Amino acid sequence: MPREPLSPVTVLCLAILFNDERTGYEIRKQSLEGRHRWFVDASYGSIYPALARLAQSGLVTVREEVQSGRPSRKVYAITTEGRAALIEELSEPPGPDIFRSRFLLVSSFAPHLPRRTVEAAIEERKAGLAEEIAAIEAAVAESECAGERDCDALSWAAAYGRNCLGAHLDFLKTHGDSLIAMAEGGTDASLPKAAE
Amino acid sequence: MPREPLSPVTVLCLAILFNDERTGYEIRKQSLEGRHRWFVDASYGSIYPALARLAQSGLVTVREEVQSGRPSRKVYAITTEGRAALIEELSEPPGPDIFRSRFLLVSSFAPHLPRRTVEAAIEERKAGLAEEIAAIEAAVAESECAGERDCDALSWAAAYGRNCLGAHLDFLKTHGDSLIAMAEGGTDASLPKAAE
DNA sequence: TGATCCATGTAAGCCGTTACATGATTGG
DNA sequence: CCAATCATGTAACGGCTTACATGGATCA
Repeated sequence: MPREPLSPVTVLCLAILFNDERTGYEIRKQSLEGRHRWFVDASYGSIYPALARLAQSGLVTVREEVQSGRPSRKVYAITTEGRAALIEELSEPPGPDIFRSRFLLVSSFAPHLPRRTVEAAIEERKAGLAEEIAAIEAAVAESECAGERDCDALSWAAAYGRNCLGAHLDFLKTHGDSLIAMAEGGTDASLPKAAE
Repeated sequence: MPREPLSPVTVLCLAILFNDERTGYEIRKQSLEGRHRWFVDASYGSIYPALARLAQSGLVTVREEVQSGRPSRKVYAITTEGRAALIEELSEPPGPDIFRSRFLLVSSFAPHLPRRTVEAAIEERKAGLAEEIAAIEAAVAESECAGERDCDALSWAAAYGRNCLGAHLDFLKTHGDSLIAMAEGGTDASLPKAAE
């Protein structure tokens, strides 16, 4: 029988567990950094239940490690069926990537917004992009792979991310000023020192 | 008193109504095409209630047009307060753009996936990107703006989109093959004609 | 001493989608 | 004649976030 489709968070858990065993806490952390940021960023409220469901359906196993002092941790490990389920799931057509940009909405309203607002939005965006690119570099530097092929694939995905984020950043660096010029307040370069 | 933050769909409605009056049906359509695709794509189930709430809070007005044959349409128009609320909302820091890519997850698992799957994913992605870029061109060509500034801002946002999507597409065109080479099945260019 | 890290989990709620219900008109 | 377009809306459901509950250890 064909497996029913897995929820995004479930897929994330299996993907992270594919190479190493992890606790829910660790999965959450890893979902924010490195290569998994591009998928979903999940919170505890979705990860823990997902892990419990996975364990019940036999796609992962649990081992409870009692620790002195610290709360005991539940270490999850993927099973053969889990690996199969993930591969099966990833073999489905991935569907379109999703890009949601409030910044782009703001930018198209630049003529109706104060200059300061537009400037701030662009600066924030530039800073965010630079940070994300740095995070990719860092993730690549410290990533450990199971095999050479895996490592290559990881590098590929990282290069993809770097490339595309770089394009965003370049555009802002090159054309940011022209958007600011469209903002309320006009083309003039000097700020009229408006009171707050 | 400070206005409570508006939900994304609400912002979308106000943004679309900013220049023209529209029905819920038309708003839905416009949310899919042109410049609003980058924000949210909302379904009737969220648009109609949002519009009703907006009307109740006085940010838009409704006018019911009874039509012969067709069901009567409710035409919404933004009010001065609505405009102010939108501007106020857009003046808040926009927060980070969101990029969610299942494709990137698939790509990082390329060594564990059949060659065909990886090829198909890349082709699908390329086709999707080309389509989106074409949609931007089309939207720019037929867009009507209230003023010159508005038109410039719209063009700016379109150029941003074109630029970034173009970067994705270029990367796939240039490096797609190297990912395929990492897939299960090896580096060899000829397919061994495996049975389905 | 107070924040942060480790570590798990639940409950309520939000925001949105999908599917349903209805129905005339126009175009292929 | 069938599909798509126009046109509005509701109800159920889903999936994820936020906030809550708990608590020792470590670091500044």
